[in-house]
Amino acid sequence: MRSPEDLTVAFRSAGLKVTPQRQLLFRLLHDNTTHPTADALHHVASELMPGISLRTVYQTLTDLAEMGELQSIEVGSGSMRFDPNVSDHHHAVCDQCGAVHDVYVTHAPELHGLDSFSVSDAHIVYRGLCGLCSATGSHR
Amino acid sequence: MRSPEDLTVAFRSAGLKVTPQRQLLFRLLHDNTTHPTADALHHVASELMPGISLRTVYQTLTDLAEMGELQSIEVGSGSMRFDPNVSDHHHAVCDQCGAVHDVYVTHAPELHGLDSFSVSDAHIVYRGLCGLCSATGSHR
DNA sequence: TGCTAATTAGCAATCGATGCAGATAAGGTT
DNA sequence: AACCTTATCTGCATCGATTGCTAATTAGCA
Repeated sequence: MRSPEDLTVAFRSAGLKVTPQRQLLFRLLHDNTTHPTADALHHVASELMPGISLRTVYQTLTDLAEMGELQSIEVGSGSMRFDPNVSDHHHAVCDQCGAVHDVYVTHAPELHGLDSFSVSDAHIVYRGLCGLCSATGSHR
Repeated sequence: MRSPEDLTVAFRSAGLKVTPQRQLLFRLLHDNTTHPTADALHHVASELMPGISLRTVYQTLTDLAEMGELQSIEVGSGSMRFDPNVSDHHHAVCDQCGAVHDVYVTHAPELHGLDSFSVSDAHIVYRGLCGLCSATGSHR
């Protein structure tokens, strides 16, 4: 995802308005590696801008995703998560603490056992224990 | 997933009862490669047993999944899908018709860019066009 | 400063899934 | 074959995530 400044320009030139709510969300998402849900983002945003609506958070996330600035991912936590890292990567989910990490694979795995399926995208979800959880043996 | 006959024995010896509803679902799921949702399964079951409850379908699917006879997967269609194929495999989803196919990869891809994460499972979701859709150019 | 269209907030509605309770039935026992 | 205990079934309420809708507000250009 681009910087808040770049997004401001991009939104304006797309005919979209740049509101204080959106600027806040641009900042909260920039370089954010926590893969937040809409609700998590709303909680953080609410502390900085009391009264901001969850609906607005959803709307802005949808806008950003449509512009290709965000990737929305599902890792089985029940709710959608948003990732400002739009490079070609995958995810590792800790079964204990639920943390989601970006991971990269050297070679995209080939597809076997299915003829004439043209693949446009492949996404891998790894499950296991993150370093912290396997080290401390902590529970949720 | 094992045969309806084997499941009947397994359920009884687990202290669970074998009802007509469950027997029907055993049959509908055995060798089923359509990766149905609970709702889709309920529709089919309703034609053969009018009045069967969606709640019962969910319950039986949960039981089967807990016994390891079913795998529940999420491929971004909004609802959970159930797969009686419990071998180590992955899935290819057609962006056009929504069909889900089982696929196999030769080598499990290695994980890079993240230290000290112990992987217990990896699941790949391929997206693209299935043979039928890319051949006919049909739309949903 | 004013105008107009986009946006916000708040609430209703939807959708998938689960909790709950009374009626029912499986299946071992007598 | 009748009986009893306990699991199951159905229907409905509930819940969490997300989207639809609308009146009031505001960004941003003329």
